[in-house]
Amino acid sequence: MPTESDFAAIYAFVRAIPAGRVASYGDVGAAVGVTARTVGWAMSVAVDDGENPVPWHRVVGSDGYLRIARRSAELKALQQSLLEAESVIVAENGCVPREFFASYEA
DNA sequence: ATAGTGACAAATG
DNA sequence: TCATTTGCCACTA
Repeated sequence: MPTESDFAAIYAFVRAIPAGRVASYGDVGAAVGVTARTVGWAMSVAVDDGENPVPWHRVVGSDGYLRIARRSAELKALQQSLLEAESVIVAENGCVPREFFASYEA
């Protein structure tokens, strides 16, 4: 089961995602040794540290869809704004093209 | 303790 | 193509 180390790994990995790129929950999970659901959970509890904020907006579903959308339309708009601020294109249907995925993509 | 749920994903039907 | 099922890990009622 995921421990603090896993969380640290998840956050470290997400922070390592270069601006203008995104990664999927599954990819992040596979990279740090946890499941996709755990990554989603980690993101849900992640908060801005001030010094080392976790760019959770760079984490999307395996298909590039902003899964956050089904939970909160406002959060979806926020994520989209943050992504677009990094030159990441978010389609009107809420999907990010594969070309924006980091190399460890599916 | 059991059941339901969630910012997931891949496999089926 | 859409809907359902299963695996996954942790949380909440």
